[in-house]
Amino acid sequence: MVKITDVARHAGVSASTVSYALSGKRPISEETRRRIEASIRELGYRPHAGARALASSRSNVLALVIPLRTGIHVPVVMQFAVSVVTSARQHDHDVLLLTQEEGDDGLRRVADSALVDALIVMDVQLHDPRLPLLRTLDRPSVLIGFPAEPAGLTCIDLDFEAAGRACVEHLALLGHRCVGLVGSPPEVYARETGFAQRVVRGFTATADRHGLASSFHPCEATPAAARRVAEQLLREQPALTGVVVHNEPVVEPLIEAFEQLGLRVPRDLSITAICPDELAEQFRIPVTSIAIPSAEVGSRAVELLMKKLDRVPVPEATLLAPRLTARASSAPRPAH
Amino acid sequence: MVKITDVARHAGVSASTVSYALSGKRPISEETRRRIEASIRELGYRPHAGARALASSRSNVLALVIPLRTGIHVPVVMQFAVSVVTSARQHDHDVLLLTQEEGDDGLRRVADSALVDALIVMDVQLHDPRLPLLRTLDRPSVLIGFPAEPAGLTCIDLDFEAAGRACVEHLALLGHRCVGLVGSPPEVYARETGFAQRVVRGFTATADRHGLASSFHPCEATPAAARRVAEQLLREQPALTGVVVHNEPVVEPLIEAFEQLGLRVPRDLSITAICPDELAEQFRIPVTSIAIPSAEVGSRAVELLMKKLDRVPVPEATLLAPRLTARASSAPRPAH
DNA sequence: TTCCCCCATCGAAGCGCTTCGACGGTGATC
DNA sequence: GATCACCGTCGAAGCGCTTCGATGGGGGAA
Repeated sequence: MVKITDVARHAGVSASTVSYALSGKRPISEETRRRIEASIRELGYRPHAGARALASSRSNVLALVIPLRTGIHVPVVMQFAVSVVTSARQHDHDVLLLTQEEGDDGLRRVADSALVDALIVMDVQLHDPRLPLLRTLDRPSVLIGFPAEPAGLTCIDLDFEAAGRACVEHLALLGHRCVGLVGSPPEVYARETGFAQRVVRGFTATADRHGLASSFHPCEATPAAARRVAEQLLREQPALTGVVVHNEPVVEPLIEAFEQLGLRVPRDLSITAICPDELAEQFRIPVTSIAIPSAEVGSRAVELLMKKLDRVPVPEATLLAPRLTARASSAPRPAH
Repeated sequence: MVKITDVARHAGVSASTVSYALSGKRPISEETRRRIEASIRELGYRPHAGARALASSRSNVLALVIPLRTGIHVPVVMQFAVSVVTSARQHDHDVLLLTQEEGDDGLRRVADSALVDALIVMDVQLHDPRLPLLRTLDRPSVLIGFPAEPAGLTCIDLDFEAAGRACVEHLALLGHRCVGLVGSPPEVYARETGFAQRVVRGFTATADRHGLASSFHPCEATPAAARRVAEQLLREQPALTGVVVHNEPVVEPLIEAFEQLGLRVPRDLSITAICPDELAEQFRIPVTSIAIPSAEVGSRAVELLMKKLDRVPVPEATLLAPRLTARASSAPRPAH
């Protein structure tokens, strides 16, 4: 293994000079820097991560806690993770993957052992049991999603309430008067996952405000469940002409089901989804949707964390504004 | 921060004794060990990861390189990652997440900086550009998937060739004489991903051996593509009664398409898939399938790596035998 | 010319842990 | 009763890096 003293000797300087050249924490003359850089390249030097962490009390590693819960859409989680890794690398950090298996202990372990400098926690619940721990931990953290009581924490997410609102407003603008929301699987609401409930709130409040008839149905992530919900919706609201879907795997089956029940999309029925853009585009009928900006959430989360590590104050709440893209699945209300 | 000397003082022993009590590398009397453990708990001591890595030249971190390629089924990758993390924790290791963005440099960086002790590389291609690097790296690695030339590397995967074989044999046993393979998206074959090609080989060879008429069609992961392939299959092979699908998102649309073309599953047409069990079970018609044992591949990969770290010799190739579960989608060939 | 200051660099200390060799005490062996 | 071996513990060195204070030399101001 080639170490910093080897580089120093090769470049004819002291080890500390090499260190300063690398970190930029003290000025180094142009010429010396160039010599050092040449030596580093020539010898293939890489600073020893452990030694560096020990001496600087910075590991340059972030923890990413990913959810294993059922009912969440895995590709979105993955996109998000990838975006975190990419952004972290741009800030010269690596990412340690943590699952919930260990529970609080896992977080405490990596934080207390100085394995990581900071944490990103995904899939936060309204009354998340990890919150007290995160508040007391001496390492900064950023939550993806909002708990019921976010004070003292840094949170970021798509503004799901605004997303629910935007869907309804889109439909209202098209003249629809009777709308339904097909939601995530029941267990997602049962465990009080903030984002799912916020969509419901935004949806319902906005429908009320516009004087629309509305209803809400959780839905398992299977085609069979989609069919059942479709039938139920039409039974309960025969005048239904607009549907909002917040459940990725169910969008296509739902459209199928409605068409088999004799409704054409978008002629008789308009569909709006909250789902990743790539997905919305590749359905048989491209679906009007609010994107889930996983990549942006990921990189923003990392940036927040970097600021916190630099002791730069950051806002406690960051809500990303929803962006609705109109596609083929929504149209003006049919003149009955 | 509480350090090992604090624990030592509190327990009335020397720091090295605490270290040995923790690592078990030298015998410590029962009573001393108990006192030390009590002190550790009382003080809330956690060894500093960096210091430990520096002194022991072991970071207890594994790198997991995940693919970002298109056409792969994300939930499988995720399951696999989770299984790696879980198994790694059972061996007292953590997992660092790496994407391909950095290419070889990323691997070299984490290996040379001693950030990780070993690497797990997913989604290996037949002529993977990373292979030379992995061979020269002084850290052990395990590949998920087999390159064309696996000598000198440790590889593990489901035996996809046997999986293709097993599907055909299942259909042959049921009396089918004309079978088709609906494969992964074309780009997967274009980049010479080993596992996809192996399925084709197993499928084709076995069909030939049994004297079955057979054909193979790559297929994009969209319902529309599924429909096109279904029509094409029936056009080319009007006598078709058995289909093998190696493309998760397309299974359900394909069944829909066949039924719309007037074929009932399994009465007129038997379907066999290579996909995760949970998926196979939740289709409208539960599908006979060969499971993708992501969890087992993950934990076995970690175990191989641990052995290599302990300098225990391991086999170069580990092929997991396929396990076929018969479900409602396959039945004896209809008496025409 | 003299003094001062600042820039670039050096040397040493120390980060918290592991590990090696050493050592005292106990029990078994003759 | 002396010897030996071994068990349990200690002290010190060292892992590779960062960082702090110190230092020398060059340039500008007076």
